[in-house]
Amino acid sequence: MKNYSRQREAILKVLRESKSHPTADEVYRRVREIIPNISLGTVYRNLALLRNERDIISVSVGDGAEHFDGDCSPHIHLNCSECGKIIDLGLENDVISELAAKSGFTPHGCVYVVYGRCADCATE
Amino acid sequence: MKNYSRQREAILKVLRESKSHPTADEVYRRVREIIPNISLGTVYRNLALLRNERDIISVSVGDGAEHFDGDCSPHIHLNCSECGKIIDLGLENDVISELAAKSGFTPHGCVYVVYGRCADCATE
DNA sequence: ATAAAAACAGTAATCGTTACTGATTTTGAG
DNA sequence: CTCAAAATCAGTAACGATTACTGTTTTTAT
Repeated sequence: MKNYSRQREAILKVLRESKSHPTADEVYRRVREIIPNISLGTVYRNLALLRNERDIISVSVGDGAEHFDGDCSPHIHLNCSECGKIIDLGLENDVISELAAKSGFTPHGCVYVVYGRCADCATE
Repeated sequence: MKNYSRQREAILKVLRESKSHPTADEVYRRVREIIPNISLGTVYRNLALLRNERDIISVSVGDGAEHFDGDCSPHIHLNCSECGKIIDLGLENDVISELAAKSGFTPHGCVYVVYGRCADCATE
């Protein structure tokens, strides 16, 4: 069958333990501390695989690269247009998905991005 | 100063009149019906410019290319994992942005993507 | 223990996007 | 209206994130 490899496990571990939202290349650099000779191709392939399996999600904020996130619970991503940071914001009940479901759509994931200015950058 | 050109106006017009969510290349093809010798570079430059000015928004759904949208009102994008379609869903009051604002973040835009299966693809 | 299936490392190729160049258009002052 | 500075353009080259490919290694299941 499929679904185990030391590499895939390490990639998932890196994402689960990360509080930032690393790009594929950042994941690659971190995983190399565990498996020094892992290949960048392997990282990309497994990120795609894990996303298809819905073990991870990914966000695009328009900076060229995709950002990955090991937290699949519905939450909001605040993206500061000043410093580029991506901040997580919890979500009690997922009104957006509920709305989608009511419209005849069957949701299985979501990404909410709010662009703006973070508190740090507002005070400058 | 800045902010007028026949090309930019045509690009914005195409987006305002489009109900789909075209990629840069699709915008390019449509604008060429108005200005046949417009350059792809010009399309990209103006899309970036219009997005910075917040005249348009863009969505990424993981199919490789950015999708552009001339509708800046807060609304939901339903992305079917079967057929790839992006469907718009209106939003009465933008709870997500309100939440963001409460957390000390100053929002100036948002993109909500819900992944799932559209009604058409569900019945197959 | 072993053969098929899955996954890998390494690298080449792809393709969306950005950057650059010299020519054209737009703007605003006189 | 005229003209020079500023903005924008067309066309193309370069870039960089991602994907595809090849021969080898690991995993799985018998």
